[in-house]
Amino acid sequence: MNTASASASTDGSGGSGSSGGSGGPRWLSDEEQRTWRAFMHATTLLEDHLDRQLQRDAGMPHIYYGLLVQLVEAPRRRLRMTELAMRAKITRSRLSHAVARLEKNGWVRREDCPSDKRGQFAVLTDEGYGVLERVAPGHVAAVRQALFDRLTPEQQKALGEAMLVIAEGLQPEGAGADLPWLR
Amino acid sequence: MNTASASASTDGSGGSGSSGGSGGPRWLSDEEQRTWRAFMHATTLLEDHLDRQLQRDAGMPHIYYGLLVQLVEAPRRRLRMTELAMRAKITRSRLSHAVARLEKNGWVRREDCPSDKRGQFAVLTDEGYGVLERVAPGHVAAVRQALFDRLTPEQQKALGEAMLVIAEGLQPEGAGADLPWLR
DNA sequence: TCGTATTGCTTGAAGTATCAAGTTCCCTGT
DNA sequence: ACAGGGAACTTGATACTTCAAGCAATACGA
Repeated sequence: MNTASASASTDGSGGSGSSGGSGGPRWLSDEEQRTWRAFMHATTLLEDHLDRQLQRDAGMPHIYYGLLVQLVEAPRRRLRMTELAMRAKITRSRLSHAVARLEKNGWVRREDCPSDKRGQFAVLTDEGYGVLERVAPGHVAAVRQALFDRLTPEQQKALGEAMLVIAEGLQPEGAGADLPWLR
Repeated sequence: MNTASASASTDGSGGSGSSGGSGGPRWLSDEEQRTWRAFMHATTLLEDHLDRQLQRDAGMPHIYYGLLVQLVEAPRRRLRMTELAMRAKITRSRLSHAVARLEKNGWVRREDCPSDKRGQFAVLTDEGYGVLERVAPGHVAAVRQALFDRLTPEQQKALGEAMLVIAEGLQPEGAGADLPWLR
């Protein structure tokens, strides 16, 4: 059976190549499997690595750090909840919980939107800014060490382009329940 | 401030290039930032996508599926817990919880190791195998659609190579608390 | 054959994620 | 002016992850 990140072992067709009939699933070739596994291993290990790094140095997971980053880049250091969720690629629900936690830390503050009473702004506080300032160098270093220091410029370019294609293929369009932009 | 996945906005140095002194952090260039963001977006979106796909079709998250895959590839469809944890790139603790859940589903069974009384085998049950058989085609299709169908062979090759380098840089060596192979 | 360190795995608590509702407010058409 | 539908955000329950201990068995040196 070929299982997307599993070499053959139980199916009769031998592992790579396409299966028999016209409608059978197109299993991954050996080459594709190696690529896919490398992809998963690298992303898993890297996410874990950065999560631990930030948990240790900043007391928050990688994605929470990403939220602060989005805010610091935004005009007046604030963003509507939905906008922030879109930029960070997470659900509104997740964001609500996350901001609640960041608020408890004093790094973010909520503010009502004057023009839309349903709306909320997430605002980066000075303390939040301070954390970012203190932690960013270490984080950049970690990213650099794990990624950029190991790849040639050509590899970096190729990686960036491939990732862009993948991201675009998975993005927005269509409407849906809670993640319109993920469908 | 450059924040690894944040364009400049608050630091005086202008965003790209290196900072002043000798020991200052080496911020990411604009090009590097684009790469890094594409990387994060793609991996985030893809993980979410596959998680939902498998949650919907198989009632389990992507990583649990990966555990079953490891088992089906192993001789006699069984693996020692530690070995399984290493292959799946997760902690033993996480694996213990995960296997408990898979056991409850009837997809995996635990078995004592005869030669080491501390040891446990995780064994894929027939039902577990059945789930894999039923779900694998859809999962492969999802991976193909998100990744391989969108990239040229050259891009796939480059991606695989870059990911391999990254994964290798983050892997084993040294001893540590719970994740010796992650340090 | 003890004693100690190490290995293999599990547990419980606390943190985070996901899903399905739920609330309030906005917008459109009538 | 108001009904209906949709949008913005939150909430609570359940599932999953992490971290720090913890237990039992093995390995090893004295």
